[in-house]
Amino acid sequence: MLKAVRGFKDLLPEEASVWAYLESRAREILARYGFSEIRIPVLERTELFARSIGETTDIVEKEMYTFVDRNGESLTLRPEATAGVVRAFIEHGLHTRPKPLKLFTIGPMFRHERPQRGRLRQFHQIDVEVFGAASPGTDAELVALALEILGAGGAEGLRLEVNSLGCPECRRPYREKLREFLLARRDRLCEDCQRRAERNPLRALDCKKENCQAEYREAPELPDFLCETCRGHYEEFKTYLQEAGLSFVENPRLVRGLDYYTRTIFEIKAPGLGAQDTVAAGGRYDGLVSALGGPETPAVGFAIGMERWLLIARPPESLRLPPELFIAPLGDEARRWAFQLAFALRKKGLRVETDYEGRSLKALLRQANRLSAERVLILGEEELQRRKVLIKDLATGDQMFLPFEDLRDLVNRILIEMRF
RNA sequence: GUGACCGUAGCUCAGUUGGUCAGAGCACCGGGCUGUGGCCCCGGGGAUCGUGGGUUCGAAUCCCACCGGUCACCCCA
Repeated sequence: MLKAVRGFKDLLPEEASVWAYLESRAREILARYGFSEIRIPVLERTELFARSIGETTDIVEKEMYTFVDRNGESLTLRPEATAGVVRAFIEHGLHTRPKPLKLFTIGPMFRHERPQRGRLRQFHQIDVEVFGAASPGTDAELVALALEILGAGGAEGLRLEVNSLGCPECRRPYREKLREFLLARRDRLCEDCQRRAERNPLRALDCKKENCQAEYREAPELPDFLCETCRGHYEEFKTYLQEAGLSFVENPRLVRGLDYYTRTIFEIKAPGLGAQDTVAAGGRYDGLVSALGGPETPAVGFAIGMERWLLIARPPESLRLPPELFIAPLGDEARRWAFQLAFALRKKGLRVETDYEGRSLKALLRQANRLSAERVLILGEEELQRRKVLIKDLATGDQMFLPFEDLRDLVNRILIEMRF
């Protein structure tokens, strides 16, 4: 059997309707917060991701869907959205627009990882970015926005973790200190951490191995190394959150897998999702726009993982409205009437279903019942001849005749009957 | 990418120590009610038992490989 490729999945109607519901809630809130949608390609030059996410990150080193195009250039299915949005921002001179510029985009991302619940190779994100706002108020506002969106889907018990990565100036000395610290006890660390000590010391702190964590109890922590400006930014950020009553946990070990972050970073986790419990995450990336060739522009953003949000969301029971009327035609002529009636009534705004398969009345009623139709219009040879159709209320079982002159008249009478 | 567990109708599962083992419930279609649903009763369609090899007189049942899922690691949304 032909199956969807590994890590790629179909969304069947039940799930797709929840998806659409969540997405519309998100759009509604984003609009209230002043965000505009931007739609960008899922494919970019590989170089864009290598330069923005970082050459030595796992994403770039081993998780990208990269291929060589017919003309020889290396292209990659986007593993995240920020790089593309920043590219578009620069390419179209969006820095000339009134600032801050608030954008969001929703779509698929691709990462070649081993699939698991809440982790697909094609997954979807709601990606939110603000350009041209350097102050911590915006950082806090984005956190509030993320929490509000997730909450609107019915998510509960979310845990907000925050940290500051500082700026390149204060991070560099810290990085060195940490590297020294790690190398000093190298032989007691796990293999991964030994490797991290050289290449990416910050990530070691995030190690889940107990032994390593025990070693790191004494490790230098970034917040202690922040320069005055960064510390001020971080403190102000936290004050905004506190004053808004948004509870959070400071996690000095929190780091992110992408190199471009500066200062504020945060993650929103949902208990009960297992190892993949980060539903939303983001942070500030003040250096990225200029690093990619644009004008010096501070920026902050975050992304919500749709699939993970779906796992914790509690959408309303009935997202799909049942038909108001089911037309049950018996015979060829009746079916032609049914077609026209359905057409006209739908145009008038009624949710109408019918069936052309020539099934028995019994089968048609069963179908109407299954669809939870409110009423059934029984349209048989007799009814047509006597110019009297039968309209039945499926909930009560009551039925009555509806006399009519012609098709137009019948449409009107049904409308009057249904609207009352 | 590493490890563990798992893979029987659309769905949830049963299938003893390899030998009527290809089944059940739900869903779907139809009949009982030749033009009246939801309950009930009856019947029907639907499975190369994930795929491909191998062992065997004989495999869903044992072995191997591959594919896929789940969980953990890695990492991350």
